[in-house]
This record gives sequence, C-alpha cells and structure tokens, in this order.
Amino acid sequence: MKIATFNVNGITARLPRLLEWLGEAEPDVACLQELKTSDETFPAAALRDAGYSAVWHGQKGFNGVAILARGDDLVERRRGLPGDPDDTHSRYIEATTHGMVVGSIYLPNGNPQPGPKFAYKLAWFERLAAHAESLIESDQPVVLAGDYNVVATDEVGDIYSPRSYLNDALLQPETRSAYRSLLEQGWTDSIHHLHPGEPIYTYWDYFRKRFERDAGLRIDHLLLNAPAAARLRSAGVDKFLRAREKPSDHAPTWITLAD
DNA sequence: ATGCCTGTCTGGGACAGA
Repeated sequence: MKIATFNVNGITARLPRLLEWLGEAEPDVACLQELKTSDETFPAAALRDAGYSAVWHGQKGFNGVAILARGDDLVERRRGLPGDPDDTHSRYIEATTHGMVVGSIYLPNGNPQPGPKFAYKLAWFERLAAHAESLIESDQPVVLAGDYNVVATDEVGDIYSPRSYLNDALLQPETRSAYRSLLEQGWTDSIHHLHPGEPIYTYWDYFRKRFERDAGLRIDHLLLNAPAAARLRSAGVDKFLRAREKPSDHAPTWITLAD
C-alpha cells in the first residue's frame, strides 16, 4: 500500500506532471494540495482516465485540496476543519479508502510574521490539533498527509541551512511548538521515524538554483496513528519529478504500509 | 536585503506562495 502527498502548485498547469507521476509511481492513495482551481474546473475526468477516483475541495485561484485513490472505494467524510464556520480557505479534506482514514492537509504558510496571516496559521494549527485528537485513538489506520508548512528543526535533516529562513513563518518557535504538540498526541512522522537526521527534502524554491544545490526544506509530512505506524515499511521523496519541465516547487512524498 | 520564480486571474499588474 503506497500513500503519497504532493503539493502540485496549480493542478491545471501541473496536470502533465501529475499524470505522468501517477503512471510511474502508481500510488494507491494520493493527497494533493494547492489545486488553485475551483470545484467546477477540477480535472476529474483526466484523473478517472488515469485510473483514479477523487474527492476534492477547490477554491478559485489559490488553496484547494484533494484525495485520489485507485483499487478501492473512496468516500469523503469531511471537508474543512471543525471549529470556525467563517474560515473560507479550502485546506482540508478527509476520506476513507482501503480501510484507512486519510486527511489531505494544506496548512497556512503564515508569512509575513508577525501579522494576521501568522495568527491565522497558528489558529488553523490549533483546529487541526483538536481534530487530530479525535482521530488518534482510532482502531483504523489514520494518515494525515500534506504540506504542513513547518520545518521541524534547524538540523540538516529538515533544512539545508536555516540562515536565509530565520525570519520565516515556517521556522518560528510557535510554529514548531504547534507541530511538536501535534506529534505528542502520538503521531509518527514517517520520514523522520525511518530516516532520522537524513537530509530528505520535499520543497526547493524555484530561484537561486536552490534545486540544483539541493537547498531544500522538508515541509511535506505523513503522520500516522499507531495502527498505521505498525504497518510502516518505507518512505521517500520522488525528487526526480522536481527536475523535469515545469515542475511544482514541491516533490511527491510517499510511504508504503504492509498490506 | 530582496519572491531573484511561478501560477492564477486577467487582459498588465497584483497577489500568493515559502
């Protein structure tokens, strides 16, 4: 069982890369973020032709999350996080498939900080933690996968160098503390668990030759509750896709679970 | 010291991203 998360940075512009990656990597489940398109314009037919059913929560121009699955039914169980009916951003969708609960997460970036965007990030993080608390004890495997917009530490496993990101919302103590609190509920950070300290990045800025220099960040994470973690076998990043024409600035990040 | 790129909506320039 292969489960992936991929911030596509615009599913319309990224459709060729997305389709070729689905064909090559063959994930059973794929969480997508930053669709940047409305519900009406989501390319469901092209994905269906590629063998994937989908649930999605779009938004015109920015945000937007989806879950794709093949080989089993995919049933949406929630769109949006509880706790703020006035939140208009499309940043969370949750479904059941293959006997698991899967959440696709696009946590707010939060820049510039301090400011209202950073406050929104921290508030959204609290709502995510409250919802995660309701999932952690599930007897079913639960996978919360997505772009958390958190660099967990200053260590080289998480970021090539913190120097040019010191002021960034992704590295702030409040952001890291929120992520740590979430993990302390009992979630396993898949890549960190299997590859502690290894520089395995999931995002590289488009400019300053950041990809060519492997000057990356690990901000896309797959969090597992105990029944899922017990089945964790491997984890990695499909860095090859970031090297192709018109790539996303993120690369697909994946785990495999024992069947 | 800095979105230096990129996508989207739009129709040229702003906004968002990290």
